[in-house]
Amino acid sequence: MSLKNHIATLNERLTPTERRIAEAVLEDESLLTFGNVSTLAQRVGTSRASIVRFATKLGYEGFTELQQSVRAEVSDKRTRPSQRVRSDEHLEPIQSKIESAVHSVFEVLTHRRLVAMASPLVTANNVWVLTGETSRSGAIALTSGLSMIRPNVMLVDEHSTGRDLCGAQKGDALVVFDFSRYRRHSVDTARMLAELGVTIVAITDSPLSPLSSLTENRCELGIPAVGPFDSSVPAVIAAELLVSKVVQMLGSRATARIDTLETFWQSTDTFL
Amino acid sequence: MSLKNHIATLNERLTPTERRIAEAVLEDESLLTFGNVSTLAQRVGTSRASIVRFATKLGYEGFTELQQSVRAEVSDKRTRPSQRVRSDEHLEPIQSKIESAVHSVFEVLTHRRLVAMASPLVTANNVWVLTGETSRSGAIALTSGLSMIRPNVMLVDEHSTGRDLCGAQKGDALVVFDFSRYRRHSVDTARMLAELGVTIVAITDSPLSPLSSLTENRCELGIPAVGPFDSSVPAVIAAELLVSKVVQMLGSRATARIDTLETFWQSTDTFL
DNA sequence: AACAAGATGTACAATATAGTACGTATAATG
DNA sequence: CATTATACGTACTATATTGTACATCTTGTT
Repeated sequence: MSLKNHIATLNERLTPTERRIAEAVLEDESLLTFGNVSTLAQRVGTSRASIVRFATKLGYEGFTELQQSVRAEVSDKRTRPSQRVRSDEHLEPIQSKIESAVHSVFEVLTHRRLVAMASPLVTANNVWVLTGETSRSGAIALTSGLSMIRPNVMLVDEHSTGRDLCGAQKGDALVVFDFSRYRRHSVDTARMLAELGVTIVAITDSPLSPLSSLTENRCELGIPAVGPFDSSVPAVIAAELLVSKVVQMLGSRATARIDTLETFWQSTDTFL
Repeated sequence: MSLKNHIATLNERLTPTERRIAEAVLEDESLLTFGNVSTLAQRVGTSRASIVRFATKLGYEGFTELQQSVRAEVSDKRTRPSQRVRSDEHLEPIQSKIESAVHSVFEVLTHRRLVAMASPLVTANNVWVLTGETSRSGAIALTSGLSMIRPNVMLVDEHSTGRDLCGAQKGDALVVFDFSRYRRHSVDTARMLAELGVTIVAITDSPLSPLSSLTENRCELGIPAVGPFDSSVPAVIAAELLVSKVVQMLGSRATARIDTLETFWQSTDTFL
């Protein structure tokens, strides 16, 4: 039975101070979840003993039990939408895993964060995109999108990193994708470029990723498993959101380039 | 500064147990918000002292201050969702478009259809993957996934189609991605291979697509727009589902190949 | 192999917190 | 007006929790 129900049941049998306590906790449940007897008493303007009596009157053993009950309630609410997927990972069907991962991408990529990650891609002279084999889809989506709205976007291949990157310098930006089992090569390369003064933008899956210590301009995505492999869907969505934010920030410069590209397609008769 | 940032900043300077602590609290933040030193220590399987040291290493006075900081963070999230939505105005329509597109992919790709599309990829001698520039992410996801579970998977580049495809013959399969503005080149190539007796698998966006007439083994996905461009998310999901179905159908042949690949990675020390 | 530095656990001290007993005030009732 | 019951606060006790000092173990280095 929930807290609200307990309070509703007693209702008129509550004493004046108990009623004030009830009002306070209903208005701000963090008084119960995070607070303690003392803080709640102070907030309501009563003694600690009254708080304890309130808890017992609701049917709990004491304040502690009341607190645990409320915490359990809110934990339930918080973990249901996205995170609960992690706990019974293997039983969960692919569909809901992907759908909740998609949802959580949008929770992670707030406007603020997206701007932080997109800004370097607007101002950089060159944009380098680095990825391992397994997260290539996201990198392709980003490279492909960015190329259509600004010049000097280069996808760096693992086997030709040296040749590709030897021109990188301060004023450039590097977007690096890397997940879960972090590629030695990607991490080392990113670290080296960071030392050269290249701005790093990292798309990874955890603050514990070795990439996370390199830059503030990063995001951590939840990556679901599809069969034996990790899904690249979150990375692709992140890439597309990033592109759309860069378009927005570039404004007419981006649209002009798109128009040019369009003319090119027209004249080469690319489409049916 | 948020907890994640603190952890990211330290990152490699964390000791093994501290890393385990970090993983635990990142996975379930209620360990911090509701828990105490003892419960967290028990959960991680370490001593209480290590928890306290972890807190101080992150820059807090002690565990208590760390806990208060995290509590403040989540209170912020809980009380401010309305404000956040407002600043994300630009993202909201994109979010719902993508989410409903994702949902519809699963409606389109029923078990039956997935099997129809996967079967040729199980039996084919060679699998060719063909795509235009704009839908490349899906093709990459498919190629990358398929390569790990079966031999002879080749991504065909537009500029080297002739060279790449000259070995194609009856008994092979071609997966072709093409959306909305259909690429003359992709369509022509697919048509030619179909005449050679290659089985076509088409991932497209409409029954009216010129590819649809070539094969029964196809699906039509709803493609949302993200900014000025079409999203590749549905294509990537389709690719991943296809791969997971092929894995299932190949059975031990797929897993054996994955194991081999794993050994290779181990011995080349690819990952950290 | 010896040593030093760091990491980790144990034990203890200090503090914070909850619960309870008791006393006082207030309101209701005969 | 006296008495009783209820409400409430204060003070105390028991417990829980944190933080720290110290000992042990591990790891890397000369």
